[in-house]
Amino acid sequence: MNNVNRNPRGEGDRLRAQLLEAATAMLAESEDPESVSVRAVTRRAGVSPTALYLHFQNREELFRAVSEECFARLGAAMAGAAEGIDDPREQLNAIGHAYLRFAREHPGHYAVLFQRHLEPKPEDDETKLGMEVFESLVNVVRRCGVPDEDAFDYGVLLWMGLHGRAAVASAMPGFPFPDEDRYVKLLEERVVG
Amino acid sequence: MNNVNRNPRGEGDRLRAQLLEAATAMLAESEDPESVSVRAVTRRAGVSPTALYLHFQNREELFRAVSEECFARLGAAMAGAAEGIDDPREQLNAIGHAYLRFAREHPGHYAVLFQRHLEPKPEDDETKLGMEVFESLVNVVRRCGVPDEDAFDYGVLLWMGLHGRAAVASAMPGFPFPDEDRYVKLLEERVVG
DNA sequence: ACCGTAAATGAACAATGTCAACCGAAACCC
DNA sequence: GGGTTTCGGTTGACATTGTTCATTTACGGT
Repeated sequence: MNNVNRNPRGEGDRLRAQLLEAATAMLAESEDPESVSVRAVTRRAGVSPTALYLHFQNREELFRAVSEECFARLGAAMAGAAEGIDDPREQLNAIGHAYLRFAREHPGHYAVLFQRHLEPKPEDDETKLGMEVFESLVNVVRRCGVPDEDAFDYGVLLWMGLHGRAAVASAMPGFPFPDEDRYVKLLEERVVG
Repeated sequence: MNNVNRNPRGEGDRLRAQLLEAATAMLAESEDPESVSVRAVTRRAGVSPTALYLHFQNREELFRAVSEECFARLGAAMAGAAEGIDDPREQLNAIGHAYLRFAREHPGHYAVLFQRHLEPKPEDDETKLGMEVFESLVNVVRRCGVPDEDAFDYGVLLWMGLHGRAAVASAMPGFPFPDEDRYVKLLEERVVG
């Protein structure tokens, strides 16, 4: 690994970004998280395997960082879907669709979000980011005219309903789910109907 | 690995059962599926690593078999919880609790059920077993007096709601879920209320 | 006693995550 | 400008993993 393009002084963090990008890209392509190995990621970034340890404590931490990135992307997809819609129920519908679509189109990115973490960090930035995305969902629920103290609970039910379908559809492709359209409608009708 | 207790002729399949049991037990204890390695399992069974390949095509297939076993256990837990209860809504409640309890008490066993399979078998016995467990849930829903054509959909919603909570609670321990009691009640009230 | 064959082993390979030691050049000091 | 530090990175090694192939053991019918 004779990396000629070494980063200039004080900007070593650039490699961190490159590694993150490489890992994220590989996760999008290969979709088998095991194949996103330290060596594969560093190879892709054009550096030696151990260079990763200059910027991440270990592979797990790299994945945590990827996870944050993916949470942000999911959040963006949901926000983008709700944009330009006034009726909160229609917003919910659009958000539900965007959620399932994201999970279907980026299975690797979605899966990494809900991976078990072996050593959960105390100040879990990732959980915090997930919370943010969730909060925005609750806000839409709140505008649906449900009792204010129920908005959180209903938000949870919606999220779990979406995650459940996303996860199981990916793990058990044979299961005869209602199609996404019907499912989202069904779910939201029951929860905030 | 001088295994003195070699299995008698024609009963080599007994090792298969032992390996399955070993893997299942380890998954219950360690809860990190990666640590349930071929070598660890065979070591536990008192046999050489390659002996596994006499009974399973590869590690993946071992996990699929474990998964079937765990589906059966989950199904048994749910059935056991419903036993002796007449009112279908109370049955649902008990089933929901049993489901979440199983996931909480046996996170390894639960996680293996919904793992992504890289090479999904065409005749997926596992999906079939999952379907059976699910069918029994739908039957209870049916007895709740919901329109017959809705029972399947509501069953899906219930299952997804349960799975969602089980999965996310395990992946994001920090998330402020309603406790299990309240969650189950909430979910079932909304879906079959 | 013998021998086919079912049951299992052993050595080996490539790939992985990670550690400890090392290197090269860019930036600072005088 | 020459010397020194230190940032950004590499080398080499180790233990462990899944898996293959060739080999060995011992059961059980003859």
